[in-house]
Amino acid sequence: MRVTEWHKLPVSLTELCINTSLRCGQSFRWRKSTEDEWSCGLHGRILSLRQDSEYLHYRAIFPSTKPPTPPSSTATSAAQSVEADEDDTLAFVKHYLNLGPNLGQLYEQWASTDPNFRKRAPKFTGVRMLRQDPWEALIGFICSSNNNISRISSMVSNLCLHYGPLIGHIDNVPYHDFPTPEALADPKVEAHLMKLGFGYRAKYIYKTAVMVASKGDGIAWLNGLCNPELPAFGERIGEAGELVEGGRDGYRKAHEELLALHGVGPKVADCVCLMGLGWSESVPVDTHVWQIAQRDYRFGKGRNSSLTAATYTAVANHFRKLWGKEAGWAHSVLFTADLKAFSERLVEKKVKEEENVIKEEADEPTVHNVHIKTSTSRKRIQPASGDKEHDVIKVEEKVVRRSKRMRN
DNA sequence: AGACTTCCTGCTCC
DNA sequence: AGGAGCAGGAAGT
Repeated sequence: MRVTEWHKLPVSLTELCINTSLRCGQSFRWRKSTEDEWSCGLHGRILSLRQDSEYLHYRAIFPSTKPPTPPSSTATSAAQSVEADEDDTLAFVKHYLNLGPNLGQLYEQWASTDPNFRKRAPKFTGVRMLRQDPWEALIGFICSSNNNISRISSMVSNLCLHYGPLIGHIDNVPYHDFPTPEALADPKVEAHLMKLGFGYRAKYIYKTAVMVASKGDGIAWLNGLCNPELPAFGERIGEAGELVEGGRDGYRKAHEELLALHGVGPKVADCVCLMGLGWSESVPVDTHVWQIAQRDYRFGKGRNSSLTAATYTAVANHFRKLWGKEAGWAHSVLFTADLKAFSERLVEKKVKEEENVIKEEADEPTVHNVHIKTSTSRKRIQPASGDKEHDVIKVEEKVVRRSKRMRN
């Protein structure tokens, strides 16, 4: 193995908080390699990240067989090859962490148009959408149906262990790259994944791998669905057009195409669009987001009493209208704020607020608005107070038709 | 179009 | 103790 030195980038915690962004349910493979270090096998190397208040620190570990130094090479060319790898890792880190958008500015924008965002976001700054490999995102979110983050993580880890190329080890823990579509398109895969506890998702993964692998040149088809302004790593930049209510044309097309894959419905397609394909207006509406929409945005009444395909589109369009082009990013902040794994931040907040109440008791009666989940049940969340029938948000958009499913 | 059922597994709850 | 009930859905009816 070849271990590079640590490098650093100036990044504030409000622009990127890896401790939140790497475990808020958008990626499933990062693990803590030491107390304050996150590592993941990506793009032929083990990438490790650390962060302090001023810098993001990164390091790559390459397999010893990766850069095959030609026997005829001179010392100069060997140095150049190391140099090229370093540059590649920096470029990859910037690409993967999606460091372009000014997150602090976006938070201000979302807070200015949405009181609920303003209320909930302060404890969850630095939640940045990663730009993951589209293929990995696709398979990861196929695994996510009827599932939870920790089990999804172990399933994806198993996929890499059995079908992904080994890159190297840290403290005897193996790190693999994500398997290719071809590796998962083997007819033995379905039964094997079944045995590994993937359940009904085993068939989805196998069939989707066959379909993607049969599209021709590897994953070019999938990468071709990327937002041209944020293309796959190493590809050329184009233009994506203006945001309209249902999202830009490229987003709608990508979403529709993804629906043709087995195991991919509207929610999974939106996750891939947002987290793999760079379509920032994509708003995946899962059961949690649906709960948030009912609790804080007056959904769940009248025609929108249940999460149907029409309601799904209505919720997503509402958030696009409210938050703008990066609606999916804002959605992810509120989603993270509702995750049970981060609920201790809300408890701390409540304790602080109670302390403040005691301190300022004489000043003014204080209304407690902070909603704390004390049970694991999310089914009986109270609707926002003051709901009126005429405030109910109605379905305004035609439901996007599901494209015909390819069968073999 | 919307409501309902089934699908795998692992966990919590009672 | 052991069976509902549920968890960051999709597909079929």
